[in-house]
Amino acid sequence: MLTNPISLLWLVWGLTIGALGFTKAPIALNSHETELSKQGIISLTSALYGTPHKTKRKGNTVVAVRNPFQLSQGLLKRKLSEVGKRDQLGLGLSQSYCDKVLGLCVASDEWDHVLEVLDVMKRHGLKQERSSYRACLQACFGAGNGPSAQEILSAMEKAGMDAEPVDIGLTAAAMCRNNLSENGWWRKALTLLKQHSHGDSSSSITSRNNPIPIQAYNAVLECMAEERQWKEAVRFLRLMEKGSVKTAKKEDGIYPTPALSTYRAVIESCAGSNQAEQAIQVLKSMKHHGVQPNTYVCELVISAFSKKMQWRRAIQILDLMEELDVPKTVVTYNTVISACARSREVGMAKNLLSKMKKEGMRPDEVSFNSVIGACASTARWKDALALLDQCYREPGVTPNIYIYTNAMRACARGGSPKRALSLLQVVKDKGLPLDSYCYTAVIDACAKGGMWKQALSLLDEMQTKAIAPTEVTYSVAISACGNGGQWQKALNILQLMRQQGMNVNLITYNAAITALSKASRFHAKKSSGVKSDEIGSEDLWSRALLLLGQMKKDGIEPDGFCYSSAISCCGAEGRWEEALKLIEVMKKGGPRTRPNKVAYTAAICACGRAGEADHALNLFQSMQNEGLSADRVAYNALFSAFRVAGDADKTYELWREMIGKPTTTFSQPSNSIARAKSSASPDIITLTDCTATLFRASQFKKMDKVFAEAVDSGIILRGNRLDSQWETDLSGMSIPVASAASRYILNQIRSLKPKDLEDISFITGVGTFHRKGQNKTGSSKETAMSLRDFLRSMLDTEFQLESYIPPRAKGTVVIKKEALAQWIEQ
DNA sequence: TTAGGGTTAG
Repeated sequence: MLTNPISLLWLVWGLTIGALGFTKAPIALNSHETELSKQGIISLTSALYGTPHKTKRKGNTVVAVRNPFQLSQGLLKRKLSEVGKRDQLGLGLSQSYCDKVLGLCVASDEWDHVLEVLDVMKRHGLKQERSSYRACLQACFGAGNGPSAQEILSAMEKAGMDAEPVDIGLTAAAMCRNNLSENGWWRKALTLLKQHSHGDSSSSITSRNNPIPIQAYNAVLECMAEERQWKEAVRFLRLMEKGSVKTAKKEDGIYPTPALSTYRAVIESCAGSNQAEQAIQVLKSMKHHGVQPNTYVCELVISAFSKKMQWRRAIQILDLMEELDVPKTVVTYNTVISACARSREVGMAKNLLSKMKKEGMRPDEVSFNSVIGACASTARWKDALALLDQCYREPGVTPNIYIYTNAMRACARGGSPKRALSLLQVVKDKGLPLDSYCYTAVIDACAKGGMWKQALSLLDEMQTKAIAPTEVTYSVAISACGNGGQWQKALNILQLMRQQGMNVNLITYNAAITALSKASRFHAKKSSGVKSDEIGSEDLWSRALLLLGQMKKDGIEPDGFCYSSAISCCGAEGRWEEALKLIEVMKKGGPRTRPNKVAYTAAICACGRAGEADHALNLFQSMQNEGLSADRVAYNALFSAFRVAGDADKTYELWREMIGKPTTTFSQPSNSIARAKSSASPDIITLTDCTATLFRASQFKKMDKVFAEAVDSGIILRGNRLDSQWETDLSGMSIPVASAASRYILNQIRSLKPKDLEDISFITGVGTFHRKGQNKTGSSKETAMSLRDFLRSMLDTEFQLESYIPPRAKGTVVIKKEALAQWIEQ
């Protein structure tokens, strides 16, 4: 190219121009200023010379924000050199070309270059025409440079040139683009539009036939949607609707007719602000203003209802679409299915699957995934797997990783870790892309199924496959360790997360603290009967406290779950004082932290176990003083505390308080009645602890009274099927209750014919028959009887009881006759 | 424009 003499010439001139500093504003500004000010351009140079405007405030610091519309510097340079070249060569320059370059300079805030181009234009006899301003505004819009557009508009006015509706529109739209980097710009654009729409600007030449283009209004409405200003959006839409009709009065202003996109923006802002009802209002009003709604705006309304868990309303939109003659698509149905799925309406979601088929639409992977996801959240793994099976048969549907992951989640929640694992194998066999989501689902399945080793090996497997575990993955892995009693491993994972610079959030901390509390409970059980200093103390309570401290350092306020778990940790290890302290800390916290019934009860347990019945009682009372009525569990915790302390008097009083009889220690007899009837009726555990304490204090009369009153207060013992070997626990407290509960059963059994026995098999297990250390309760209505009578009847019927257990119940009740007899003689 | 996650205390 350089062989071309013109090119050579250009090279020389270009260098000369460069040397003169064409890019660095060498032109004497002053000489231009007077001339430029006449042309109305000078205000731009002085106002905007070097002032940055695309900044955002973040706290106290101003951060520069990248403008997504920013023009490329290369383009500007090329255009500028083209102008320079033609100028130097004496070639002609058209007005439109110069306008364009001028626009680029203005839009890039290259004010030096503006002056240069103007200078060139002047030499070529070109002026700033309306087209120059228009080009500048267009370029500003393209570059998202609202401030410069604003300046150009006012320069236009200063130059005595009326801004046309298009110019106003371009300026407003350019200003709205600035909204991306700095919120609130739309307000300025709105003001500008309103000014000109209502004709309060003298320079405005908007008319009913020539309004400001609708796109400018849409731009403002879109900004409102982005900033969730739904009220403003609806208000402005109504203003537009009023001012756009032919019959509009002068004070209504001049507005363009709202378009589909206008309504879309308003519906979007309502939907985004969770204003589903408003969105439907706007949707319904469209036809009145001659705009036919499309599928998408209807889907927006559906998703708004979906977010609000209003699945019925979402379905109603389907009918409305029919009414409004809006075509439905697979996506429409998927949106509604997803609404039902979110609300856990599995049945309805399934119905919609078949409904869409009837209407000639084929469900796709998204449709199936939503329904399977709903099955997962409701732990319906059988349904999930049936749907997965359906996917295989469905034409055009191939189960993808989403679908498999949700199926695994369903298995996890349905307590079927093995099925989840085999699904993972299927995913591997099919060569689908494994990711953190599906691993998390399977690890979660292992966690819930008590398979901590498997969970950890899956975590390793992820590493070998270079799939990075997320905080959620680690969180379920911590739970897996916690459920398996592996508190140390749980804490190791927590540490690993920190080493990796990961976020440790409330849920993760909760899982870790829960791991500690589970381990401490396990530990306490194992060493029950052994004094705590005789066994190697694990100090789990102090680790729980450390974690609470760490949370605060991380700026996370522990919630009730964290604290209650920590308190339970303290309680299991005899640290009742620490438990009390934690309650005090909770009181100082926020609404999610302040102690609730559970926390108080955990603390009552902690004190109770340590024999600190007075503190337990104090907690019980201060809980109620704070407006938290004691429920059955709280009562039972206090009964247990009194049992440990051997306080038969307080036990009996508490009993009377609970069933609504007047007491001396416990106040509010009138309230207590209501309370006893509603939330705090005694159950078999209450009865067990209460009578055991009385029994040990040899207060047999009170004991019989309690039994009688238990019947009066309508204790119903809920039932469990007898499904394996049961054995009566004759030690300690269980016997008195076994007596009362079982008498009814024994009578039943005696009076029954063999064919009826299967029906009563479910009531033969009674809470006091212990199975593998777990308490199971039986179902029967109590009848009061004397303890002695009961025990005798038990001795008498021992053999019968054993032989009458129906085969289906697969169990026998073994009553140790010698132990019973020994106990009666006491 | 429609689809995927976790903790849960007495």
